[in-house]
Amino acid sequence: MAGPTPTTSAPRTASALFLREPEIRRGIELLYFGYSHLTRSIDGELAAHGLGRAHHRALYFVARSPGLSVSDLLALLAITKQSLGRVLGDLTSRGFVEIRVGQRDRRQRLLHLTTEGAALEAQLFDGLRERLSAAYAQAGQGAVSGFWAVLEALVPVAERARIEALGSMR
Amino acid sequence: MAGPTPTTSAPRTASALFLREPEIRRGIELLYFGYSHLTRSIDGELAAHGLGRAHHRALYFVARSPGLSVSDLLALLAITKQSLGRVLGDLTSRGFVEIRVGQRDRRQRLLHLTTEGAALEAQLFDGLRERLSAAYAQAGQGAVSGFWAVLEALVPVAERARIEALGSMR
DNA sequence: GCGTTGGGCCAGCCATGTTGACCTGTTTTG
DNA sequence: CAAAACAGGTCAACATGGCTGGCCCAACGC
Repeated sequence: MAGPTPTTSAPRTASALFLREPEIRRGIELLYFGYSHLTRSIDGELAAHGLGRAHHRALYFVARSPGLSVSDLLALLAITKQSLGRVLGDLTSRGFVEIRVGQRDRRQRLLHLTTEGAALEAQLFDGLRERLSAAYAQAGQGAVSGFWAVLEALVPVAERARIEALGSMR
Repeated sequence: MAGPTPTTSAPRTASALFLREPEIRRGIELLYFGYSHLTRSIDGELAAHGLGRAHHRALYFVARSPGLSVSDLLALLAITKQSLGRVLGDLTSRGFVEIRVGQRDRRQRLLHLTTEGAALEAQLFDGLRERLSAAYAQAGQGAVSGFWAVLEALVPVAERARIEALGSMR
């Protein structure tokens, strides 16, 4: 459906609606503001531990998929080895993340949260849950599936599998 | 799909549903990946003009609300005067943004796009529109209002007015 | 045994955010 | 009208979190 042609005579298959500028601008703006407010909401807690958002993203995915490898995490975060190295170094030196050598493949470093790491992640997650569940409740149940559907459609098909697999790596 | 109640017989105040961890994690992850992919999609075009994402955000809001003041823009972006100053300096020196002294209040600097600025913004907007309208089409019309509703609910009430006003400043 | 892979690390750079202080005009207000 | 409040600009210094390119080691697979 990529090309719902902005042509005039178009059959108004509703797809025409989706091309109208106001709807696009509204999406861009809400996505920006919604994302900003949610992420900003935990900056304080992070700073209290001397961490930033980059640390949280890593912490989050390690919590989500315990035992994932460094390259798994690199693919999720879409940053360079260097950048991740710094973040991961901070997290391990502060005792939040533990690195174990892979059993099948001893080149791999598998990432796990320590008890303290799990506690921190849970605390940060609580902050996000509070805000997001309030938003879900306010928007209504039907809205949530729409919210997911649009966002998922924004992710290139090639990437979606990685997201689906998140819960079930181990 | 859409996770309609995996619950068995629960009194569906629905609110209980929204508190379940999987739904929250899915929201966090899709919001992160969706936002990331959309914003990354125009990095190339921006870089071709020597600009970054910060420049785009300013350019976007000036396009959206022509004639807005520096402090209006500061409030939208939620950054400091310093940071905005640099970005705005780049945009004006490259001829994308024009600064006019306010008529009612001569302390104000009102921001407008130049012809080149408008052309650039339109080009960048096209990139975003392409992706977002494809996502809207793929998710379906009903999904879009849910997408908006959840995101809007993520924005603190005090901020919502600012967003609603976007189209109609001038 | 050799090429590939997973990972670490160095040095250096860039973009974008921050603070705090201070200055200039302009508007508002007592 | 004088003083205070406001809009905006600017300086210096610093933090975060990206990036490149290169080089290295250990382990795996053929």
